[in-house]
Amino acid sequence: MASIKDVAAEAGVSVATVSRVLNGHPSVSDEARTRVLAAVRALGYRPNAVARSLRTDETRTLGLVISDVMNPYFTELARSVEEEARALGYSVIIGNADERPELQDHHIRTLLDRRSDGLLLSPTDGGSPLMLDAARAGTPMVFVDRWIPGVDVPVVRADGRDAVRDLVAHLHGLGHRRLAIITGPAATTTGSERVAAFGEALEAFGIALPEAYIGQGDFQAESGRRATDAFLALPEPPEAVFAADNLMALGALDAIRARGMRVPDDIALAAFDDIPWFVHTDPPITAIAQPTGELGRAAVRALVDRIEGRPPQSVTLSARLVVRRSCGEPPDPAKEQRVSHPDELLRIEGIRKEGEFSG
Amino acid sequence: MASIKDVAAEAGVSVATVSRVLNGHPSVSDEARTRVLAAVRALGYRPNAVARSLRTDETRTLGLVISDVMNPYFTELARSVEEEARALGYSVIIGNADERPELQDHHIRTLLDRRSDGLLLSPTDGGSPLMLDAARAGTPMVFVDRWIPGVDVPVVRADGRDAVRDLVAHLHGLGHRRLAIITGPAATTTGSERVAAFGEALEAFGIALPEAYIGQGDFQAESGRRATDAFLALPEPPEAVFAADNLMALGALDAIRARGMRVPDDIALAAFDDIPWFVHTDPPITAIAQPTGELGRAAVRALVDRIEGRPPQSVTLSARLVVRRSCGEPPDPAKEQRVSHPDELLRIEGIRKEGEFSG
DNA sequence: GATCGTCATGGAATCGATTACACGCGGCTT
DNA sequence: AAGCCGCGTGTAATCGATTCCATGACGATC
Repeated sequence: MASIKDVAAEAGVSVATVSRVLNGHPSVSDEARTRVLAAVRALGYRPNAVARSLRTDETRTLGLVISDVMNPYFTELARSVEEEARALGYSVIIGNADERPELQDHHIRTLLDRRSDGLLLSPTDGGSPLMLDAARAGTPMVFVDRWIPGVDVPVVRADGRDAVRDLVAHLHGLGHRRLAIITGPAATTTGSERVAAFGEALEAFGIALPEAYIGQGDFQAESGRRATDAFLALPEPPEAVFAADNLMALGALDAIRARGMRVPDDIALAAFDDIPWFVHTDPPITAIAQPTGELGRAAVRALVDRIEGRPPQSVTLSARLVVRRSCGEPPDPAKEQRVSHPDELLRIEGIRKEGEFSG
Repeated sequence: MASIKDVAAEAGVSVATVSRVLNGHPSVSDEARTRVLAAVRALGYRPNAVARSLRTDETRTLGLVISDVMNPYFTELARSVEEEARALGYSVIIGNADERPELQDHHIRTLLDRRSDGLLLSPTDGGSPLMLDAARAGTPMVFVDRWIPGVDVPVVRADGRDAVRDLVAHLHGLGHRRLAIITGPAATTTGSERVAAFGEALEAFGIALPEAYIGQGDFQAESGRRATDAFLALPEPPEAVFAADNLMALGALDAIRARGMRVPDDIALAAFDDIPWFVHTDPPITAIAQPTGELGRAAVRALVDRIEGRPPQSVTLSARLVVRRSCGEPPDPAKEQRVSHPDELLRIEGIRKEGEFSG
């Protein structure tokens, strides 16, 4: 590959001049500029980003470590992150932690070694020493979706509290009283928050949430299946199951089918995280939709703010209930919702940013 | 961040010795080695991968440019690619081309600039000059899933010819005679091959494939919808629709539903690319499953072979028909298939590598 | 005891860029 | 006319690693 020296030789100038032309430095004569550009074209020269990074100490690369790429929610998040990053002149390296802390650490380590300018994390656990050290050492970092309490890192996430309350109201309105939840790992905020919100909502309706109705899952389909099996084996099984993510909902659907039962006739089902497929499942699944695309974009903006020396902002958007048929009694067909792009919800719901209310 | 100089100072040796210790060079005294390792630990030193790459001219990074991350087929491909790459000591940078040639070029360019050691491509089109130049210039490269004829680059893909024949036999057996296909862009091999295979299979059954039964799609859900709408508006609409990828099948399902028709009673539906969700749609969709994970792994192995100076091998695996209910007459329930991990198919079907037969 | 080989080590070049500094030149001010 | 400023340019230092080469110590060999 041609280097800047080759270009300089071809154009009959010094490497400094070539560099100045390439970086738009004003102090270059038109004469030199044209000669350099001609040489660049002639040699098909492209600057070596590795060398540039070494010198400037910036790679214009963002690291994104997500819990599970196969989960459509995170796929969409990754997609929007990449789009926004590209718009701001950054590339994204995606690490798939597969819900495994040691894999998460592996990715954080390589991203750090490769000198990513910043990290976008959705922690699978309570935070490894590696991650906490990096945060303390001043590595630009933003948590997205999940976060770790007590760490001074901006958080971009959706608040599902209201939507969960809406869901419980919906279930209650359909006559369901025995409501169960399949939760994620307690070490993740999304795991614990969703049960908490569910519990509070139930309480508001004077419904108890017995231990037996809390199934421990790990955000993977298989755990949804197991938890649902356990529910159905109970002397008094629940009338409705709320899965804290979409994959566990799929597993739950499997388990219900395996017993020859039908949704929603025999049992109601709802999920956190809406995805395009939920429109086409049998039956279409009622879900809580996050403004995924906007979350990804906001996270990138916060991280880039931090990297480029501007004060980064934590952002909380709100999630929203999308009623379909999996909890019973089809709603008025005119009101039935198709949400291929959950972002459309923003136009309906509006965006709430932290600090706009109380500060 | 501590650099190798700091470590050298802390350990009281030269940077050369530190480097030797870190790279396992034999000619280092135990005394020096322990001192260096102690210093490394004390300072929390991590080698700067950027500097190392500049010097050694290798980044241990692979670029993967895929057509559409939101397509579960490619998501799974990306996942298996990352896994195998990690096992071989490489990181993967994923670029999402979104079926747009100019985006594809953007990603190829940044990957080249960042000096990725090799590229894994699934071209959205017939091949841009940039891509062809890079191939000619000797950039290690492997095509996966889709490829470009006439370019000297190894190809890792699945052959769906037999499976398509099986599908046509299945449809024919169910009494369907008017069969239509929604194809991908003709510029992609997967676009044109699938129609070709379909056409040949029909011919074998003495069935014609009129122009009106070939819907032009672009591998996105929306195009599946449009093509299906056109089919249904025909004076004599098809009895079965075969979508050349999973997203277009979803679109087709939408279009059929929108007309108040039912699958499979009013029209049969099948898709290329099997995904876990197809088990849960209404009805479960008959599909042609590719050994996606194995494709990803084989592609990485071929690319790394090429990078490390071993002769790379083109690989062709075979796809396989998975019958569900979307074409009519439910098959014997005992035979109904659940394919969450299409890789399992390998155990059934076996793997065929090019060259094992004729060479 | 001179010579040689082996081993551990350090000095310095190198990868390809950016950029501080110095220099020469021309024009303007006083 | 001297001095100053600003512009365009080149030389060289620098980023953090790897690695070639030289050196000195030591042991073995003759």
